[in-house]
Amino acid sequence: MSTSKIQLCRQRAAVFKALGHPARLQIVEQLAGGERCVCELVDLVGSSWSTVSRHLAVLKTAGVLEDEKRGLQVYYRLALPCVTSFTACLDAARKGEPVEVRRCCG
Amino acid sequence: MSTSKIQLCRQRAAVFKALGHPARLQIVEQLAGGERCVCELVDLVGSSWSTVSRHLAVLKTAGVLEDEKRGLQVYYRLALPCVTSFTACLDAARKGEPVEVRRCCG
DNA sequence: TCGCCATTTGGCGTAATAGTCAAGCGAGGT
DNA sequence: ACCTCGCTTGACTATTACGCCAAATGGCGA
Repeated sequence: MSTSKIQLCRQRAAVFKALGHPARLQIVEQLAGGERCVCELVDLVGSSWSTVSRHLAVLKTAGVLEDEKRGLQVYYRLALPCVTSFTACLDAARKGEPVEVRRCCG
Repeated sequence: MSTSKIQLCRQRAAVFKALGHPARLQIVEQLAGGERCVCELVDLVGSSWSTVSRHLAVLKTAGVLEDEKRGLQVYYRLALPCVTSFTACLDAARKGEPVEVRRCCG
């Protein structure tokens, strides 16, 4: 009952926490356009390999991304496409558009 | 160009980071049903007054909540209703529903 | 088998966050 | 003027997150 509600919030919070970092959002945005291997993402983010790899691990364990090893490279793709429309909604809200206009979610 | 992109991700990340805490998600969920004063939220979350107040401040500075002082009490309300539908989308995804079925966002 | 390539992981220093206690502060009532 | 109520804020400690370097892993070709 109340414990399961907290449990639910914990699971949801894990996703938000994973997304709560600029570099990780950059990665997600990039993957919205299709899967990429780690090397491409390293160029994009501009951090070291280990840092990017850690960011990817965070997103993966939160369930935001899925990975697949093909040959030498590991490819990541977006497992939660709705993140993209949610960020679009946030951008619209920041620009001051009223709620009725930005029917981005639900 | 690239700097503004990072800037944009930073602003978005601030919202996600604010939402990345179980107690704060509980608060948001409660406020989805309408505005509440702090005392009600303290009962709901089960933490101390100062803790709840800090959580509310985090959500407010991120733009997730708005507050209004009326008489002795401060009332908080949800400024980003799309958070609710996004969490619904996350729940659906966790239950394993395919993307096509859960048309929750966008 | 050896070495290279793409990626992950351990360890570490530093920075940010969470939570608590106690003090502060504004609005109203007496 | 004083007190109380509802809430916020300062100061502090403990925990957690970041980012890097260096070392390890695992797949593949020579």
